[in-house]
Amino acid sequence: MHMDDSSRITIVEVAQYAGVSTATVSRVINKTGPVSPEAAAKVYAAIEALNYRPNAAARGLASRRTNAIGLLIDEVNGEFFLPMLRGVENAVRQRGMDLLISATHGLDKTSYPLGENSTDGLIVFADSLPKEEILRLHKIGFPMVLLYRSSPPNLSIPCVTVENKDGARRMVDYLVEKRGYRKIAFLEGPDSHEDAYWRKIGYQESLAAHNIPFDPKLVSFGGFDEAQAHLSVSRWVEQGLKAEVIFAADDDSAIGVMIALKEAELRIPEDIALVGFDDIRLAAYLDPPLTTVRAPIEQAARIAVEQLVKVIRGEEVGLITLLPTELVIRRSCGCC
Amino acid sequence: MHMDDSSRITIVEVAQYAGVSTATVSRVINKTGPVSPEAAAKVYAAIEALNYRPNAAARGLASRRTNAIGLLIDEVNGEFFLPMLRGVENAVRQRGMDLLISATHGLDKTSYPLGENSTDGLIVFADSLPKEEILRLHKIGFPMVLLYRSSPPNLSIPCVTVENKDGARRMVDYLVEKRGYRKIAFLEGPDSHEDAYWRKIGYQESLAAHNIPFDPKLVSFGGFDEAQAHLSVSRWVEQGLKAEVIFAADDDSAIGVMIALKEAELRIPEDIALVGFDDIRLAAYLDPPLTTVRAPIEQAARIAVEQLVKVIRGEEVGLITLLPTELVIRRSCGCC
DNA sequence: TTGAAAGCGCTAACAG
DNA sequence: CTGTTAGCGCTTTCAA
Repeated sequence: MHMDDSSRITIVEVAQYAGVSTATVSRVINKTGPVSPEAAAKVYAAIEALNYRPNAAARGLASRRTNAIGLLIDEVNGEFFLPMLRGVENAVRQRGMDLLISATHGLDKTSYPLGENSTDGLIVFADSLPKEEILRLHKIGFPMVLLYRSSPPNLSIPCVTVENKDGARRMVDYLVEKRGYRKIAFLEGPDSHEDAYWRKIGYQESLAAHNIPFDPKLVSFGGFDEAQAHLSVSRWVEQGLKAEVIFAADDDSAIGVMIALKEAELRIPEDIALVGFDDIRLAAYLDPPLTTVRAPIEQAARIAVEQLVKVIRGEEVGLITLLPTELVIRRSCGCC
Repeated sequence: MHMDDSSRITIVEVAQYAGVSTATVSRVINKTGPVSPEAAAKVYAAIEALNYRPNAAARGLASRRTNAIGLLIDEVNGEFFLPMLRGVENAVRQRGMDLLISATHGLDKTSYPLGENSTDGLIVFADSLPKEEILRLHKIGFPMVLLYRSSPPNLSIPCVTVENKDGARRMVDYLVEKRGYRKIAFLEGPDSHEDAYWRKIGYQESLAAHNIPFDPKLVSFGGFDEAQAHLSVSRWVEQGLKAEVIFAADDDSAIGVMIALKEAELRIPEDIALVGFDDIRLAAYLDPPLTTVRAPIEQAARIAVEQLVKVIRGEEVGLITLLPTELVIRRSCGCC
């Protein structure tokens, strides 16, 4: 079945039906420019009667605005994604805009669909876009906001992220000061991901502050990924890792740790404690409930949209938005 | 910062640079109509040199195709959403199309943005769209595929869903035949959701087949929602519900049940068993691991996109795609 | 195999 | 406050 082209009604039909010009209809629809109440009423009636819907493409062409914003991610994966998307979606629709989503899947250069021609602006999540492309877009003045990623030097692209370093630092402080741990293993995230970088720095800073020597043997790759974390921890167990607690750089990898530990018949936290980062929805319901650092993911996403809209409008925005993180103590760290 | 309009290069510049007409450039880009190899080469070179990107809006206006498909959901929520979106996104991008997402948030009539003017077709998830709007879109011949929802009578809109009734039926069969339960409580989903309907029918059919009288007291509202399920089960507990097992109509509500049961200090499965439906990613890691019915959510989403693309192209598609579900036995049902 | 030219439906000056 | 009109950048006949 095909679209029934003959029945498509345009702004012209609406104008005729209402007995006004297309310009007036346009003004009514877009609330741009003055229109008499009577004219407006007639237009609304016509729109209703004809069931008129403006054509987005024509609108975009004529106005050079798409009324859509794009969200660029690497891939649809992980618990992290849900609150992020919820935040973005809510904020976008609150402004009556459309949301385009595209996953770049690593570095697959073969043209990502979103960009300067299909959206008014882009939210670039973490490492979803190579730096060169960010540079290109910035050069042509295309509105962007970076989410969980900082601006390349001297470019001053607004970014919003959370206090990764601080959160990790406080977590390790807690582990050392309140729980008395000294042998703290760290399961780091992907190099390309700035969150991963800062969380590790926070971990190291806390160690240093407590005069605990940094031991590379206590660091392995978690990759912000359940399967990867699982694998790494299984290897650790085989090699007889001697740690009192594992700090997984995100909750997804913490889940992988849990599985690996259970397979090895190690009890959490009796045999080895575990903490994560993010506070995903299910962290509280895991077995045992996961001690973690809460990151305001949804809020960050919402703010990113707000910033982006401002940039699109040409308004000033703060360059860096840093959202606070918060320790959430549950059973997995051995506190209870 | 604003877009730098002056530097925008269009098909005209490309044509000039390549020394051909815009029509030829268009033919090369879209691989429509014959072009000599030399001309094509010149065009490609020009595109490369000028870093040309076609304007989506202009394209859409001229061709009456947007090259985008829309996904309509009620809201971004629940574990269910992630695999669904992953399936849709992968399939969409595999076809080089754009993906638009919009949440309708219940019945908020105030114009949902996606529709016949911004996409080539729509995937309508469950009860995201009121029947009247589906009717309207169908009437104008707009391509649609329904996901987890069947076509209104006589409309023959393709739909893809899973074997809800069969899955629920087999779950209850298992509970009765293998585990020997007779008092099986059911936490049903929202009325508006077809999955909810069929799962309940499956439950009832199995009871009937085993000569177990249907007891309305053993049915409460879970709403496919953790908080709602939590509430309902807490009430049950207060009222002294006497069931051997609770069948939550989806895993999200099963999580709510778990929490409520733990609060009441009832052990799963020793004091009361629990099973769910969907097999979300974390079902295996809950405490205890959740027995459930696996639904191929991601696959269903992928198929929906494939169907939709066919409809858009005017090809024939099967009206109903029913994907099999599968029992996944874990500890929460008392099997081990 | 190619080019000229007519729109696609809408917005935004501009003139009244 | 309102209408006229010139495009927006591209696709697609139609002729050549």
